[in-house]
Amino acid sequence: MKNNQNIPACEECISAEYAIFKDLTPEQLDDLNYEKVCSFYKRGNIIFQEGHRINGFYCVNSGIIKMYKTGIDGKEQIIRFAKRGDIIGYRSVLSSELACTTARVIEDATLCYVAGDSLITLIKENPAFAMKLMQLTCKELGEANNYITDIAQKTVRERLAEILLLLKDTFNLDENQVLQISLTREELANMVGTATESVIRLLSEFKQDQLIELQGRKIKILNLPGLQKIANF
Amino acid sequence: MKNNQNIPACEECISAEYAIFKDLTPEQLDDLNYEKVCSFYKRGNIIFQEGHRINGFYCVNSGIIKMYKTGIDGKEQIIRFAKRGDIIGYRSVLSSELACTTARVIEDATLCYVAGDSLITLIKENPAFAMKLMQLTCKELGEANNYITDIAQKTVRERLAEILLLLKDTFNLDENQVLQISLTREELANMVGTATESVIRLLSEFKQDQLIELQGRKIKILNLPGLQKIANF
DNA sequence: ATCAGAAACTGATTTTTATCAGTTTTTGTA
DNA sequence: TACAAAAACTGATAAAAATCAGTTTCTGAT
Repeated sequence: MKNNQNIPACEECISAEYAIFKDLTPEQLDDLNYEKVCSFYKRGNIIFQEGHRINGFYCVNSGIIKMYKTGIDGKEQIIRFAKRGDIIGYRSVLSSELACTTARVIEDATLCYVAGDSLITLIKENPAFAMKLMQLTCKELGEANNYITDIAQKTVRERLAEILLLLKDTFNLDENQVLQISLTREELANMVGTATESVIRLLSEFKQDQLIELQGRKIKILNLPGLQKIANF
Repeated sequence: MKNNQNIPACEECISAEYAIFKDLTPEQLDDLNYEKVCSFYKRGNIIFQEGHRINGFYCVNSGIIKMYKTGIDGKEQIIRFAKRGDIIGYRSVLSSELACTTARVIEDATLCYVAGDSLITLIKENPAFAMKLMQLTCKELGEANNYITDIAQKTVRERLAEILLLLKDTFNLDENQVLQISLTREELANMVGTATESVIRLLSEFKQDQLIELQGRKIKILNLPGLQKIANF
């Protein structure tokens, strides 16, 4: 982890999808730019860990982070990913609880750290920002509820198809229809909530059925409607 | 559903566990008291339905509400319960999305309805209230994440034991160690995310193992540590 | 370029859980 | 209180998924 090299401006991030900072005044934005600490993290680095205290939040400038909880026998359950424009760790700051997930880099990343006090101040001083943040939390909560229903009611096969579609929506396909994120079979299993071997077998089946094509960790989507049908959408 | 009989004062609710309205000024509280519409709902009544627009939120004054999503083949997935002092439906107001769950009364209830505009106004005018609401959302989000990990990694047996413990914590036991909430086996199955028959069989096993005692829908907890051990806590 | 360790894969087997088809019991209502 | 409907229960069976025990392939570090 290296600090403060090529500090990206918050304004750059504003254009990102979840424009959480769009409603800040120029002064508030200046403060944020001045106060934040930017760091570079390599693949495998841990940004924060389940059960630890976090005193601020992180804004992802580039790279991909996986957020997971550690369950039985240390098996990871991946809750979500964070990419450019996403913020992580804010939940702990707001609820004053210990972090309930671990954040680990899966693609080299640059993150800006902002102390929790600044977040609280912004919420108090800028109702529009507070609303945005609340909407973000509510959105995540809605997604979590969907996830619960899916895991509880769908088969592993359906869930794997659904996860592939989710990855497509989150990280897009390149010009060759290949998923723009590289995950191990184990990581896929930790998203779906199943055994690694099951993911391997099901991916082979999907390949057999001409739904996808596999080259190592590259997954090429051949038949999107077919996957949607399996996922029960 | 009957309206406006014996309108309970918001002040009464303030003493409830999640004192979400504690930070309101006397004037704001007066406004809320004046504006709210109170209704009585019988068991089975639906307060709002998945996919419908909600223009306000509800505060539970008494009774118990189950919040569920409808999944495959109409199978319910119970996400959470709401009881005295809890608020429901606020998520949709904040995120301007359609309701993602259905709210149905399982014990006769009195709820106060407050228009969404009032909620937005309160958030904008009272930062302390905004913080409280945000903390509530974050807390729910943390619980949802735990739920995801449990469903994905634990066996049905472990999950059922855990749900019994959760019900104990939420609704308490009476003087005879009996769970103070009455659910059908199907509703238990819809919380655990399994088939009704599986719940029936596992409850019998728990009974056999002297962990619980069953009398119709009454569940008496005999061996709390035993259940905790099974739940993997 | 080599090599060790990690990841991916395969087949056999066991365990868990769902499903189906019925019977019995309970419950709420007329 | 009787009765129909709903819920609870039971046993048999099928399906889904996990586990185990390997082999093969890939990958990153030296």
